[in-house]
Amino acid sequence: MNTRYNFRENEIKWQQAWSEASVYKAEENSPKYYVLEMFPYPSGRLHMGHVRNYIIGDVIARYKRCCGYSVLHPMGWDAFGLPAENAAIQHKVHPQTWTLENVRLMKEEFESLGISYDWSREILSCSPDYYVHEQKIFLDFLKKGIAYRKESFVNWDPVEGTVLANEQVIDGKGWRSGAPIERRKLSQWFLKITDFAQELLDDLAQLDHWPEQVKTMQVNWIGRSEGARIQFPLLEREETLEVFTTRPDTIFGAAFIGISPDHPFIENLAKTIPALQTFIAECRAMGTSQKELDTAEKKGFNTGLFVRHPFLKDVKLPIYVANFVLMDYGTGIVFGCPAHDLRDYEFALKYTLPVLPVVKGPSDSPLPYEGEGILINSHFLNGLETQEAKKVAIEHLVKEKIGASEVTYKLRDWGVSRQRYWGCPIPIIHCSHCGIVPVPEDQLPVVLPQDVVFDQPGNPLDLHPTWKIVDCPQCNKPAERETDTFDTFIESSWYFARFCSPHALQPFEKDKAEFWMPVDQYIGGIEHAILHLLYSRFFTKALKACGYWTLSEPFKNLLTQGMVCHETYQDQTGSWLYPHEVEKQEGRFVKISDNTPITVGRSEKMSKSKFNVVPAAKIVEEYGADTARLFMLSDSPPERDFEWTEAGIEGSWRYINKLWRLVTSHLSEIKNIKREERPLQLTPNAIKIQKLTHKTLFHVTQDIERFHYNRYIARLREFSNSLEEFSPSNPSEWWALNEALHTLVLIVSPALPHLAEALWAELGHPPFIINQPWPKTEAEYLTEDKVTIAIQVNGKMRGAFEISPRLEEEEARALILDLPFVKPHVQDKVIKKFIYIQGKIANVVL
RNA sequence: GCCCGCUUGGUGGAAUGGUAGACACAACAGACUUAAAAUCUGUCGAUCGCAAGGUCGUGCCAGUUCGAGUCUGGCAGCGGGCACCA
Repeated sequence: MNTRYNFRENEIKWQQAWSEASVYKAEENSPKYYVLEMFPYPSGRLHMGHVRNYIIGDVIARYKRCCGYSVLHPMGWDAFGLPAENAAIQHKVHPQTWTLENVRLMKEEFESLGISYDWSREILSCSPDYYVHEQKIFLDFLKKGIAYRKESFVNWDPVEGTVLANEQVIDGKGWRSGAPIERRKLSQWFLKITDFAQELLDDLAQLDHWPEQVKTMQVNWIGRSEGARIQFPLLEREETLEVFTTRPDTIFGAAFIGISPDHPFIENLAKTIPALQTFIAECRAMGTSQKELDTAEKKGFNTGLFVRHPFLKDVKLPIYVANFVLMDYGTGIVFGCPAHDLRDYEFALKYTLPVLPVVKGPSDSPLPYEGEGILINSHFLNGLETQEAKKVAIEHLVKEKIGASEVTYKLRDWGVSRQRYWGCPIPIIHCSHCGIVPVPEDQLPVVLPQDVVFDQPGNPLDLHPTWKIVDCPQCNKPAERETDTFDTFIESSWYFARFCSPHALQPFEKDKAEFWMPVDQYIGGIEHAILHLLYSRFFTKALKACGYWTLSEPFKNLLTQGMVCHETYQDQTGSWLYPHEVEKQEGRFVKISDNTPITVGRSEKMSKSKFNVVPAAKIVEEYGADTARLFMLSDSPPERDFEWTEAGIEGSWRYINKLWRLVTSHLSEIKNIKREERPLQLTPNAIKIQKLTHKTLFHVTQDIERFHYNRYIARLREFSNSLEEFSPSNPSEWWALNEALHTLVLIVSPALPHLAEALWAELGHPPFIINQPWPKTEAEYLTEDKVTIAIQVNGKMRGAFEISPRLEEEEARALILDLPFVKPHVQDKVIKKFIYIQGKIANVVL
């Protein structure tokens, strides 16, 4: 008998055996269970941050397989994206070469972890086999009116002559050039997610197995608000300005009109006012991110124009261009009511505009008062409450034909054009005669050209000498291809459907997709709570609208797992260092190569950019896949952040060996015991072990189903600790131990598949344990005769007491009041209340 | 700035409103060993006490309750997202 478990030999042996037997191949049998972890961007090598995501999914996939489900558990690569282009610029390597090499390395590492993927369904999103379908879907969206073109702003780096991602804009400057970034308008493709806003909002109610916080974030993001559209006629002009407001009740407190610098009215007006042009330029001299816009100083420009108040013919309001008014929300024009809106209030102070209170709140509420109350100074609204006043105000607007109630959403349409090479080409041809012409479906895919260079700024597709030159499919005259590519969020918005029929000639086969979908359990980082999940929900609905399927929600259950964190290290030059380049000496961290001191930064999300990653390959090499898996599961619950420590992994390795010894040391005694032949008489010790076995099984099953994996592992440890202490002395006790050990091996298998497989073989069974049914809990072994309950006096713990969990209050009361640690506190005082919860607690209230 | 979370020993964490600290990690002490590794045993929130035992303790301040880590309100610190990172 080996006292050390040989993981190297075992893990490879079983991985090969599983692969040869194709045990993870998904077959379309009911009942089905679709487990999906968010597919990774192939950034290089797998680190422990990735691993956590996949192990969490693998445990549930393996468990459900044992429970008799036909499990679909696929994996693929979200392979388009910016880092490949950055690598191309930095290391002079083609994005495709770089990406495919990363995929190769990461796949090897996946395989070494023993995850139960059906690799026959692998998806590579940068392959034309995949993106051809995306181009087809886009053309269908175009037909259906879901895709359209409009102008919008991008981050423009004037030095590089390139569009930058928000990530590449640091403190308003280009990350490479350092030049101040400006917002520039481009004509781009959009998807009409706003048409689905109400459906996206309403259907959240169906998602009762999604975390509340994720649903709340999506509700806020969609941002439905009910309000009114109100027309303000311009003085001395024939035009009117249309305003959206959620507070039509405060209309009589209006002090000014605020209009977005990007509004066509203003752009038009600026043609004759140079100072306004300067102001607009100032507003655009920053990036496009919401944070930047929100935190910028609030500024206005007085146009000198006025509108008339809609209800008060002799009141005129000045029109300001205001940098905080967004063109994308409402109508791009607001009316300012300084007394009841903080931003308007600050604006009014700055430009000395009147502040007229129109809502009376609680007596001491200072201005601005944003809450509800009774209307004052408001003519026909006086005396009404806020909600009623809104209704009455809208009635008046409608009656006078100068406005109406309206619902708006914060959600904006999804801009999908990117001025980049490494993405899916947009299948469109621009013809000077025919305009925008879709590429005919029989000419798909539009394939990315390979021969591109990255030695000049701008989009390599745009600079390519021949690729974009084509004949117009309609008039055959020379035309040009669209050189923008798709946002990479598109690939991840439908890949879950592709996995259902990954080799289909259409995007997916309807019957297969409808068999497997929705994903029963989706698992990924909380950082995707809004964008990726909302886009996927939208795609599902848009595909439904185009007749692809009848599904309306893609993910039934969602688990958002926390991040794996690690300290960051920087040497004296400020360069980031990998954890393995650093060593602790006499309480201080130094660089191993030259012993110079290291600055230790706070622990944060493992990320390649800060080098604070622990490569999965290193851990698997040193300790084996099962140890890595165990450690990822044992310490933190999946939803929480996880702190990687080298010390913890050692403890997991010790436990793997402990399990190995626990089972293998008893082999000779138990090899002839038949599990199904339960002895007629069990000794009290045998009954104890039997009860413990079933209790453990019960809790472990519940813990796995609820994703309480850390408790699952803790239960396993408690169970094996008890089994270690147990020394059987007669056949019934050996029988009980044999049953316990078999159960133990079966219930560790979702977490530690290699070890479980090895132990199953040691116990004399043929492969594979991973195909064995999950053991059943028998209720008769779960009841207890005696439990320890807590005894309190006036809510304060005074002791514990062993009692039958079914004892009635009257009997219990007599026993408890007589206890030595209760009596002195009670003495002859009057007992006001006696609280007794069977099997739980008693509280004597004096 | 806006939206969403999180905060419990030296550390990770456990606890259907009912004995706070399960299960581990680290540390310390000991056993085995020529020695080391491995393994095993014990101690391990703070504080008072010779002891029995007492008092305090779940970021901070209030509240609800017989009873609050758990529910409610407020505050602080940290993290995630903010539409072109994925």
